[in-house]
Amino acid sequence: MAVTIRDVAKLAGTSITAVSAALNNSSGSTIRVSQATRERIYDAAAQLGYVSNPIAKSLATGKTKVLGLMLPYADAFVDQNPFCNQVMSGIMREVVHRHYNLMLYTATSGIQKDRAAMLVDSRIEGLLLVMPPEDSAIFLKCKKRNIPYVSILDRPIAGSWSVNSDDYTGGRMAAEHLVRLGHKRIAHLMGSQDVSTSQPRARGFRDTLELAGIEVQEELIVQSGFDWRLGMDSTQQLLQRGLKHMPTAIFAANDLCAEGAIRAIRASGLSVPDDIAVVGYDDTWYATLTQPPLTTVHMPIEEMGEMAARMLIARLEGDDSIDPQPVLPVSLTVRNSCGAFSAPFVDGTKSSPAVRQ
Amino acid sequence: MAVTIRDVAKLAGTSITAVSAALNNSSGSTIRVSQATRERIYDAAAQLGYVSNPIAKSLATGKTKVLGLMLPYADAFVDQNPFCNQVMSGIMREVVHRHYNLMLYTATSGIQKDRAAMLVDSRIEGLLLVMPPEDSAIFLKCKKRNIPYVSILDRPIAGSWSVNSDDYTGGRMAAEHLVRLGHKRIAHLMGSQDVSTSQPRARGFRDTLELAGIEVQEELIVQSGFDWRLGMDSTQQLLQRGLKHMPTAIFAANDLCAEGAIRAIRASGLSVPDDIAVVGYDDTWYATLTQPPLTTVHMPIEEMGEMAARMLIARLEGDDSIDPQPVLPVSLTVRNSCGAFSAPFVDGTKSSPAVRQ
DNA sequence: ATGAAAGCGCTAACAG
DNA sequence: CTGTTAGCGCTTTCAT
Repeated sequence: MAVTIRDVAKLAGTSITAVSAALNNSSGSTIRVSQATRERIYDAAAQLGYVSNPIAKSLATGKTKVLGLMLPYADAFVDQNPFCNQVMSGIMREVVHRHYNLMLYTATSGIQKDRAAMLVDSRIEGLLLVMPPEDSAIFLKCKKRNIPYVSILDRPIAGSWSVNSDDYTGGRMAAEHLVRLGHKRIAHLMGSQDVSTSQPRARGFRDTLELAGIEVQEELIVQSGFDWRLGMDSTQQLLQRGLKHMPTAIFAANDLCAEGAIRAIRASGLSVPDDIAVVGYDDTWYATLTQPPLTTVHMPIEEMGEMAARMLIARLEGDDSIDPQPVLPVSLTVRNSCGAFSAPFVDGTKSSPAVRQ
Repeated sequence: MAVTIRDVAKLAGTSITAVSAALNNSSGSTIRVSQATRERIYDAAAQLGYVSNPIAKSLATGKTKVLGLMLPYADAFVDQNPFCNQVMSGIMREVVHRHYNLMLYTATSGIQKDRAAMLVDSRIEGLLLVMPPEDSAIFLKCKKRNIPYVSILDRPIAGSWSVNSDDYTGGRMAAEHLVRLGHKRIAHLMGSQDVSTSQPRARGFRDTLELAGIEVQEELIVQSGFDWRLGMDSTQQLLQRGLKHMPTAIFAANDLCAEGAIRAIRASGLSVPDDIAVVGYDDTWYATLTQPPLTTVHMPIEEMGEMAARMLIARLEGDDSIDPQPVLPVSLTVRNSCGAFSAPFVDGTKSSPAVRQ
């Protein structure tokens, strides 16, 4: 049916070995084929419209040049969060660049266990995990099958490879910005507990308030989530506490959550940023679309995807010189959801680390 | 290294043939293995932790159970348009359900030609194309390599398989809604010319106005795009024409474009829907987040992805009973961007097809 | 019901 | 520089 290496060899009048060698010339200091033969082989291949069969190649070499990508959660999160697209973009860019391919999987938390087995098959050389749940069966499978993986946004565990951004500093930056603007009653809508980033961000937030001599009010640190409805609900509850106990600023779990906060604030007749300032997290494209445009902690999302892919590939190709747990820097993107005014921070510096350069 | 069918056979004291047969029992009317042998084989396999090697299987059978998914354009579109996530979700759902796998590709318009060759390799049995550009090199490759494909949102070409939604009716519904609300000067921000849906939607729009006895004003039908900035720019230009020539309603290319329109309208001190009504297209999750929430033509995006996957798989498995060019129905999701009021349509019916049931 | 043997298309020693 | 040969792990006739 399809034209094989054998057909080419026959037409070119050589052995299949020569054809294989010639067609994989890239691999080659050992110039195994003479110029003349090589040319005949190229001609024959072109004439026959030969294309190499990667399956056969994989079986012979044990390499597939395919990476797996495991997206988190069920559909809703992936569907409605710009974050996933952006990591995917970064990953794709690197993967294409390095001539690898991507196999896509989504973990629906329920069937995860069962699918883990199917998933980690010999077709992939390595796995990219986006926000993996802590207990994922995947990890064991990978260990057992000896498939290397690197995760994006994961608890840094000894011996595992993961790329994260500096969540602690992110939390600090958000809080600092707000403190510097004179806010004293600052709320934090925390992300889901099962996502690794939630805790360090909250710690950064807390530490900053303490450093600024502002008492941390526990009732202003609430469990929320990465969805705008959750952000809206949490904020509504915050607002029901009466003017005296209401926050004057909110640090939301992410941009979507911030959107919800803004909505709730608006709905209760208050204004952003005049009555309540709002800071988001992620700086996805969505942050430019809120009204007002969102001041938010910028996470280098695409870069993180790119780096994860790069790390995985490096590892597959035996490069040991790479940092297994890079932490990418974040910064603060200031838009209009906190007002423009900026005062010196408590530590005497004129501007926040983000702005300091 | 890895445990193979041979190891299992040895442990179970049978031939590899028996193991293969037992482990693929599903394939089976021909009960090739006795209950006793079968059990020994299962035990041995479990004990050894045997997992089948899909690569070897593929080489032997010529089937891979892998589908390719080709996303449109370069990064920006895919990144920032909820549409892609939603098709992907639908596709994923069906693919997982049917025990297939997905290989991901993105067409960066530039390198498309070159990559086409790499891409359509024997690892995939079929290809899913989302909004393929008309001249894509992919098509030829697929033809030549005899790889079946089905595209989503594509010009229905004789002999090709594609799933579309009823763009013409979509355009009609949008226009009808606006006409019914009493609008006479209705603008249409058209989608990109290179996307197949733009023309039929515009035709539906035009026809409806004519049917309603409203003269189509060409200067109100402008080239825009699927990006909110394009929507904003186009709208701004529309608004600069002075009150007399300004539209009282706008039918945007998609939800994002509508977002841009709303922004431009707001920026010029006018209100949506009081001064200008806006209708979007797609009904992505984003449509609930505009302010006001967007009245928009609902396209069954996930279903389209699901159906495309289903069609492709059916075709691969030799099912010829499927419609190669299904057109999925659209409907109108009425939210607040056009006002609530609804009058009888010119044809005397009380409500639009969408509402009629 | 079972097993031997011949591939699937390619790579990689190894020997010329 | 070139060709022969033996697999990679699995499926699949075809005998038994």
